[in-house]
Amino acid sequence: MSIQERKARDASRMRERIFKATLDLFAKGGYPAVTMRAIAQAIEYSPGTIYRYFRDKNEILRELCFRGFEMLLAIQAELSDLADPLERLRQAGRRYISFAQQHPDLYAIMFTIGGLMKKDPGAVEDRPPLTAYHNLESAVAACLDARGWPVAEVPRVALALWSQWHGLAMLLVKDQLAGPIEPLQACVHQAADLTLAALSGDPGHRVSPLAGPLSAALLPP
Amino acid sequence: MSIQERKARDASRMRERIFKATLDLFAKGGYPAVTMRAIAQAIEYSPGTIYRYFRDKNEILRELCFRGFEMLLAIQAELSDLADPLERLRQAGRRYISFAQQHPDLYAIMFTIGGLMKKDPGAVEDRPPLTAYHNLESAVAACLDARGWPVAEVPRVALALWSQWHGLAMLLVKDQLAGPIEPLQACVHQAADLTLAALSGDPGHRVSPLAGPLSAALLPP
DNA sequence: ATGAAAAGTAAACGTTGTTCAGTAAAAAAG
DNA sequence: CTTTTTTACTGAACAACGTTTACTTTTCAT
Repeated sequence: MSIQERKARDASRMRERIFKATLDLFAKGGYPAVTMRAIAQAIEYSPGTIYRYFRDKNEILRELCFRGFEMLLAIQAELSDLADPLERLRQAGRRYISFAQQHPDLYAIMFTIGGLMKKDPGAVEDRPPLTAYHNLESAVAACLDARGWPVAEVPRVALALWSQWHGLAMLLVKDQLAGPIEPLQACVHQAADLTLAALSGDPGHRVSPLAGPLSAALLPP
Repeated sequence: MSIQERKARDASRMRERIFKATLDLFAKGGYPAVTMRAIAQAIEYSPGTIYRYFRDKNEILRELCFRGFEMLLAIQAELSDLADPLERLRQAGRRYISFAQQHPDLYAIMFTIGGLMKKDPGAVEDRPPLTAYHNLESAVAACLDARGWPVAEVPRVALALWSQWHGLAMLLVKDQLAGPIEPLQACVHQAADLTLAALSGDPGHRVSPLAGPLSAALLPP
């Protein structure tokens, strides 16, 4: 049985090689640079060979998206030592948006492929996108719990927060705020902070963040 | 000078014809159905002819996006007779998301093209995307004004609201909420209502909307 | 060593957006 | 009215894309 094992090992090595090449191309030239022929050239194989390890291009990109969500998971993990659950949520949003800005093409494709949340019957373990969302829900639950609010609100609040972060990220990534919103970075973070403050019941959320303590935290740590 | 006028008229008629064909194809088969050859066949001309009236495909799609923003403007206009500014904002968000759901491919492309907000020096009149955003800012201003809050907050609140609507719309359109959020429609609208209530300073926003008056308005009017 | 199965290649297929030499029609010039 | 020039249009071609397929090479089992 050693021969089959070696073959499986080789195949998975090949998959990894293809995937790494895709990652490189993506990092170097963005989405347009990722073509099957370019990948083939990078791994020094013929284009047709790729189809022996991936059904089609979309499957490679799906893998890439999962990698993106794993990066988001790593970001969430870094925040686990923050004691204050509200501050943890605030930082989560901040990091989330920063991630989108640092990997715009990756972020765009992560939410362009579609259907990444659905758990396919074949996979046993939870997929990264779902895990990331559940982590967010946990953070929200901790926050609501801390102030004695009903946990039944968790799905709504989590969706409210995530959808806004996603909206801001998308608008930033697609360069849609260039015209009317100025200064860009500050407005985006302030909008996120404002909503979080409002949702958390902070009565002072009406006061301009520019005059409050929030102004000191405009730059990500 | 009559001859040049007629030519200009013909040209603009041709542009309109091309654009209408694009619209039809888009409505019938979504974005993948919109190819230069398909447009050419629809208007009964050679593919090359299109390039005499549009620089490239992107310019046609830009036009299509502007048309989409004009639809959004029309939706905003319908809401102008609502007396309560808060209710106006609520309905604006509801309709915005409904629009995205009714024209998913159009909405997706409206925010994929990018740079639609920037006013190019050539155009005198304001472009629809900018107008739509300014309308939103006006609605927010009216709302803040009604409760004596500082108008300096308008940009932040407007961005906070719009980005969430956009985020929800994008997640819906790209079928990204299918797995974890259930029931979908209700959660989306509740998330939007929740954020608006929180931002408006409603102290009762912590109570589940399912028990409040919001549950009666789950279906768009 | 021989035959079967797997891995890899080169070329081709069917798309796509876009360009371009050539042609037909229309306007301007004589 | 004829000639020239400008404009409108066509059909074929180009380059690039994802993917498939017939064929060759390598590898494994008998």
